[in-house]
Amino acid sequence: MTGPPPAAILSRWAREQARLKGGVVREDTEEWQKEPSFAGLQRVGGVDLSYIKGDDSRACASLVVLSYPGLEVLYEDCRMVAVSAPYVAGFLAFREVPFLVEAVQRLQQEEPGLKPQVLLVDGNGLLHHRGFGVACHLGVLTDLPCIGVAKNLLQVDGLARDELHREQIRSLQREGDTFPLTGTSGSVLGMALRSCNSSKPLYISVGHRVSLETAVRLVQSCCRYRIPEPIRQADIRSREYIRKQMCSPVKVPSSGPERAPCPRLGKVTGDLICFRRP
DNA sequence: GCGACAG
DNA sequence: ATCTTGTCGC
Ligand SMILES: [Mg+2]
Repeated sequence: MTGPPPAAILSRWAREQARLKGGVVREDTEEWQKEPSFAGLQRVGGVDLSYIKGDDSRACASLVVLSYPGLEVLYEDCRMVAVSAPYVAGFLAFREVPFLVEAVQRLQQEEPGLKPQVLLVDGNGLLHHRGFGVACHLGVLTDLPCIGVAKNLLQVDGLARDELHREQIRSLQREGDTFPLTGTSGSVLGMALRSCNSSKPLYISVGHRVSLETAVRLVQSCCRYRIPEPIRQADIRSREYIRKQMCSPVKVPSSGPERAPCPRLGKVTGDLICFRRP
């Protein structure tokens, strides 16, 4: 899995996105979504993957479920996974979504009572080159309501990180302030949101089974800090999982060819060793 | 043709 | 995404 995918693969992926896009529901479908304070909403999920610096094959996928409105962690699932696709802007889902679907299925299997009523996804939904970002992709594959939450603007359909955009950002004065992200086509693809007094906005878009207005309102209500708590917890916990793994004692086989799990360590045999950052 | 480009 | 501790500021 080295280098960019051939054009034939990207073409196949784009066709897959076009096919699945038909399943996206961009309206509210749940009763709690219509309530002023989301009465009836009890569990909000967050997903994310963390990667290892020099390792392009392993990552930690995490799914957390938080109580609502308390935002306390009710469930955590962190798992090392073998990444098979490189990151390509516009095709993030083909890198991350398989592991997220697995995590949702594990949750369904092991703790069905904790299944989240909505999932906040680290990335975009409709705010995407072909209108089918990772939040739509995960939503359609799991049929769970999903919201796309991006930390940076994906430049698509005329949207750019230009001076006009920076000026619009400056116009967001108070927490909760927003401005629409309108594509050349004239349709609103998403919303920039000022969360928790951060001058850097979040980019919210519809994933599945939720309206843009509800998506913005819910994300806003899940923010203790700039990043909404479900995604922040998934991010923190997946990163921590990797860190602990790298620092945990490892048994090196004393028999067979002498080989160090980490090249930097040089020759190692026998006893327990402990990995540390370089 | 060139540059931009979620994580 | 990742490399990175403490530190300056509200
Ligand atoms: Mg992330």
